[in-house]
Amino acid sequence: MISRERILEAAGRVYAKHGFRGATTRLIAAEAGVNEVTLFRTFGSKGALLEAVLDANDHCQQIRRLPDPPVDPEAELTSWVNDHLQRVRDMRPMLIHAISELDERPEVAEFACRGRAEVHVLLDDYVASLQRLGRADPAADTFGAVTMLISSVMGDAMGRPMAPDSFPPAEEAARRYVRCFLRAIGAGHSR
Amino acid sequence: MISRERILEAAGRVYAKHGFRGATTRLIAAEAGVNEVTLFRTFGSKGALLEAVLDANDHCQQIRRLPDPPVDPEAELTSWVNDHLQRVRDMRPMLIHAISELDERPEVAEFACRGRAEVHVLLDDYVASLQRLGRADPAADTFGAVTMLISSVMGDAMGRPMAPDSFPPAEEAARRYVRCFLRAIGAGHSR
DNA sequence: ACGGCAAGTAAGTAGGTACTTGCATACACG
DNA sequence: CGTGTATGCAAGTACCTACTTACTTGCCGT
Repeated sequence: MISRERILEAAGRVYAKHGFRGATTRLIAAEAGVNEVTLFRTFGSKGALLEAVLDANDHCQQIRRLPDPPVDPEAELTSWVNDHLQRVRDMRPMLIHAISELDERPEVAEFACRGRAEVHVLLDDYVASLQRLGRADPAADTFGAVTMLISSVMGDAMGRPMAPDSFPPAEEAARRYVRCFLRAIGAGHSR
Repeated sequence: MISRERILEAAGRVYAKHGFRGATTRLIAAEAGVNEVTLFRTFGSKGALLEAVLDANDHCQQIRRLPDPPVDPEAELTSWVNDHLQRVRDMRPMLIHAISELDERPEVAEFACRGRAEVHVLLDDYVASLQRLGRADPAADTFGAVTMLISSVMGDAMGRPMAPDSFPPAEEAARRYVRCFLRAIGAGHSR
């Protein structure tokens, strides 16, 4: 039953390119090099196939953790942000379509939303550790700053392809976001 | 020729809800309370109608300027960010669909991209003024910080409806983003 | 050699899509 | 009155869509 995998992969590619409405069963079958009937025999319907695709692309994304306790915040955060940036860039096309179809296909909501909350608590914990160690301003708006950092990563991954001039060069982006972030939480001078 | 306006408005609503593929000419005509044929007689084709819709919704958005010279950065920026936030929230559905359809309908690119660049130079100029007045750290990464602030506004407007817990309360959001921003550019202590 | 099972092939169903055509209606202006 | 001009209505075209049915092929283990 090798067809199942081929169809899943092909459907993922086609869906990422054209969205649900544009991802016709013909296109998917052709992309998979498989007969259209096989697609229906294996997944039952186009909707079920899409759910399987999102499931497959959801489970395989495990978010990296941050060191506890923090040692070198700038380096650790920069590396982590770079990682996350890459992950979001990879999911970008699928994410965009999932979001734009949220009203009509609510079952994609989990795929579209879940990541953000997890990432948020991860960063919140890290900053709390910094504060506990006296290495970040305890009065800073850490929640706001974390929100901004995450939005910056999302915005970069989503927006750079369409407006590259509005972002720092790709290889500097993570470091610069992190530095601004650290200044915002009063941890700008790492020692 | 009142039909033209009614069709344009209806098409805008339907497109914002369902995207290009989902915005069938039937739906639009029904929403406008107009015969489907009238739609084709007035705009020629569905594609031309969409272009007209984006044009109409593009021209009518004039971006507010920031005071020059700056007097009270936190207040001025907060008010401006609130404004911009509201504007992006209003365009959110249309924007999301435009972005997700960029590959298939490149003619929407301008609608999707133009705003960001303009906003960027606006904020850059404002921060440059602050630096010239000695009220912001001249060594700060202003470009990075501005990018982050804009991404935060976009991220808030786009993401809050799907993940409200990942953002500060709506009425505080602008102020908190601005405060983090000012700290990042070394202008945290406004006097 | 034979049964079972995944897969291909061909054809069809029922409905939706953008878009067209031909004709009837109504209102505005001279 | 007559004459455009905008609109509605009914029908039709050509094509695409998800999905089904019935039959065939090829391979795999026993």
